[in-house]
Amino acid sequence: MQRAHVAGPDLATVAKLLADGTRAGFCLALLDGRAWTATELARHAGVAPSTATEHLHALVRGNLLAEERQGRHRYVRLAGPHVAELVESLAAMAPERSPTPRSLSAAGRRQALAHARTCYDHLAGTVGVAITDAMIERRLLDLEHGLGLTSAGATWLEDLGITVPTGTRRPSVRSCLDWTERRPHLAGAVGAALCSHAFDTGWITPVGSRRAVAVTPLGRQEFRRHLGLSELLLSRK
Amino acid sequence: MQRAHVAGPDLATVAKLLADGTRAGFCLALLDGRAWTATELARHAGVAPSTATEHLHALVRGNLLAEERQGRHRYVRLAGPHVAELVESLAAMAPERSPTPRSLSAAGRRQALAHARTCYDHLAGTVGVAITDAMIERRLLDLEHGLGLTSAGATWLEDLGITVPTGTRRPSVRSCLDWTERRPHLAGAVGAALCSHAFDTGWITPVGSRRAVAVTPLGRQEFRRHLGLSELLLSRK
DNA sequence: CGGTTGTTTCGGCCGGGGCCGAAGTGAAAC
DNA sequence: GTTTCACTTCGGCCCCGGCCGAAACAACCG
Repeated sequence: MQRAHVAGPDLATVAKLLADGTRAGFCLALLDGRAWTATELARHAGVAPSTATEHLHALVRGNLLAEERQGRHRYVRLAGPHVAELVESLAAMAPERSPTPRSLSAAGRRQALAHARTCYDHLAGTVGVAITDAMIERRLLDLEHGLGLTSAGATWLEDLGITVPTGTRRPSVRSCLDWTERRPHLAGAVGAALCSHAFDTGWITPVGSRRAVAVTPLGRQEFRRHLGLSELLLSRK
Repeated sequence: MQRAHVAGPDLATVAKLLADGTRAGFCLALLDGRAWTATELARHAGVAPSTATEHLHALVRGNLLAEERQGRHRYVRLAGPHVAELVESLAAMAPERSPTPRSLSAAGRRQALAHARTCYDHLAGTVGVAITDAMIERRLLDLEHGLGLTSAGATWLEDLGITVPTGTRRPSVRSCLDWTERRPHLAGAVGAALCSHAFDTGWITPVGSRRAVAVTPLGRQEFRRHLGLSELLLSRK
């Protein structure tokens, strides 16, 4: 089909994988970092299981998803943080699909997501952005030369008992554009470590679909103590 | 067409813009940071001008490209660094299209690109990666907490008379995955400033299509003096 | 004012690919 | 064993969208 007398990477085949509403929906759902089964995804996207199978094949073959079979289940997850970043960059440029949710429950779900949610493996939403802002204000993060962790920030993490895996290729601090807030929040290895720490210590807890999260009373207390976040912001209105 | 009972950003429409070989080719060509006319792009991609027009409309409407009319010419360029980053992330995941160039001239062009080229507004290729490595080794850049500029690095830039625009949302230091080397090189505001300084002072000079660049004798001397890069590496074999 | 050239619009062709339902496979449950 | 349930394969439908060429339009040049 291609005239292709131009060398270079073949963007189109990768982009084509995300150029379909159903496949894009799969990836968006998988941004929660969990592994989903084929049927779950099919139901989520509203297509027949057979259709989902074909899409998943394409995504796995294209190295966007990794699969794992367990018995009669086929679990898929994003192939890695680099895929999450790709999906995020696309999402940041994309227009909102349904600005006015039809049902009341959809509106509520949407509001919960906008307040606090996980974005692959770190925190996003109003709360995620507020945490990032507070860390910058307290000089734990540094914006001067791109987003970076200050030595004060390293100490702060240590005091909280958070250890950040080191020596990997993954940048420890990365800025990720928030869909709902349209402002950057903390991602990368530090963002992931902070998020899993918040889960482990019960500062936050999964809500409903599990992608939305809620800040617990303990969490409110601790976020206030360590970052000076206000109760008002943290309690979901 | 869409069942779309799921809210959220509409990835697919953005991805669809890059999911076509011709449109992807346009964006890849525009990665050189220059503005191209519609006919130039059409010829580059090997399609009829009418076809190019339609593609360009789509890309402009999708906010991937910005256009500027001058007389009977229509110039287009990437809409901004964020688009360049998106294209780069896709390119980093994409397989190589033509691993074995047919003609001798194509092979030569490819080799020139692999050696040194611009990537939107900063330097890439063997030389770009070598510069980044040298800056890390000399502690001008710091990998410990993601890629960051050290204070030594800031001084170094100042001594060279390079001023980096500050106060913008753009990260001053960003890591960009090199297609040919498959290793990260320096991007972001600092990468751009360093690149334009190298052009302005005649360290490097455009070659052929203008996306490939060559290191001048002066450049070899200066890169050696300021970064300890070897003559061997800089002189294209 | 015509002639040239860059760009746009339109009609028509045609292939790719997303969708489903029916039927098949294989693991788990009974 | 049989039943159930998750997943897969296949055939067929249909429409989206990329392509071209012909012709219109617009800017620049004599």
